[in-house]
Amino acid sequence: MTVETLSTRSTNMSKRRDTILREARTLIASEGFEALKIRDLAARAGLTVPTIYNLIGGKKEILAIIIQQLVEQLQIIQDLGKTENVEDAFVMQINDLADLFATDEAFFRAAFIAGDRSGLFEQSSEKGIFAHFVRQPIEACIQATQKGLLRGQIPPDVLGPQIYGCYRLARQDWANKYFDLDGFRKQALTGIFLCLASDAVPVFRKRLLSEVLVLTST
Amino acid sequence: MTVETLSTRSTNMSKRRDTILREARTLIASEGFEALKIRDLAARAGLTVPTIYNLIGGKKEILAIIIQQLVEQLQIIQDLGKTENVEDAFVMQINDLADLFATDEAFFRAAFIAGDRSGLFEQSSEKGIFAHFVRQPIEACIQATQKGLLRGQIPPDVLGPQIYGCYRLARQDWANKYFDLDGFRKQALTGIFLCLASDAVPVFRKRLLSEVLVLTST
DNA sequence: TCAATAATTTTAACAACGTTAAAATTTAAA
DNA sequence: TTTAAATTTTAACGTTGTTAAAATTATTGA
Repeated sequence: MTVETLSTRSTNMSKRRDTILREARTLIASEGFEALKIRDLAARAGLTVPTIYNLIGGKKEILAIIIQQLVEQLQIIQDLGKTENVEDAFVMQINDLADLFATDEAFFRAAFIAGDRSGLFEQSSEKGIFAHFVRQPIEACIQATQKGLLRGQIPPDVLGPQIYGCYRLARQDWANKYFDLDGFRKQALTGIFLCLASDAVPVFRKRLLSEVLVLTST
Repeated sequence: MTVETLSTRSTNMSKRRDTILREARTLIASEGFEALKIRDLAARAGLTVPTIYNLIGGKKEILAIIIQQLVEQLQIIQDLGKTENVEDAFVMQINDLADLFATDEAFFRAAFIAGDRSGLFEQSSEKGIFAHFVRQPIEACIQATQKGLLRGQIPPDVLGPQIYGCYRLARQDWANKYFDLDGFRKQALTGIFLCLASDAVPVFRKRLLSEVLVLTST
């Protein structure tokens, strides 16, 4: 009665692969990064340990795939919202990230820690994840200068990474459970706005500072 | 013939305790944080495994002591140099830290990662390490405002943690091997100067920006 | 349709890890 | 010097990641 007639061996394998990865995510989310034990994972997925090694690989490989999926989700958000207003662009970006993290907070926490721990976010390579994501704040600075919001006295490739750093620090502090997702939002945006203020023309700076005061007063 | 006549039991124990901690530091420094294996440690210290458990405790206890020693070293630096010039105070502070880290780079890297990993630097408690160290940049902001360097439009308890965050991010990126100690210096100071620039009076801001350009051009 | 072959899963085990009970040893006190 | 206390060691337990080899399954050819 089951509709398994067209389940060839390879489709079964890929189904199982998905099951393994899904259960791995659940396990990491529920009990943290260290709780990913291959035997537990096998039991949850209804398989034996060597099957996991055959279908995916060891712990390193499983983590690599999960982190890769994380990066893909981040890239979707990055290419999402573009607004003419500079502050709004950053606010939307941070809010989108917070919303994504909220869908499975424990998992994203663990995944970011694992990513940092495995040196995935290194900054030296030109084609790395860091190099990819730092491009956007640099672009935003260039555009803000063209629009007369920034004075342009600080090179975009100095200010951009600094802004990206504000986001990264807030994300890490959140991942380390130093504060919650709302704290992440406020911390990231406060940092970004202060960075922008350092090179903002007076009227833009005034707007930024009032937003900072709103963020930090509540 | 050995001069062990006055070596009572307790002095022997504390000698051994020191040996264990010293070897633990060496082990962590030479092969990283994960390489601290109790059996290796016992072999290097010329002891057996349960002796370590008796004298100090398990892995958790050993790490706790090592991290506590780290914090003490940091506190010594913090209470070191006080200058009237605000930038110089920060520059000296960061340089002192870089010099300290340079004495045993691998060890300090590992210790900071271990500290973050064990939630030692949490930000909620009033008496925690974070609360202690964030006080200094807040004080510096207050003094800079009194001296007419900062406009005071951004509250010190907003700007101060932001400055401390610049140092923390640079430290973490260095600990994660994203750049070397000179990169740490430049990254930390660039961030701190930009933070200050967001609230600086024009003449001070000009000075800060020129220093940022020097830092980022080389 | 059914044997042969290739791929997959499982049984069973290995080595390394942190940890600890209990025996053996050493030191201090009477 | 004998006795009691503290310390060290022997030996083991339970978990971990990982893997070789056996058993099973699915696909392919006649």
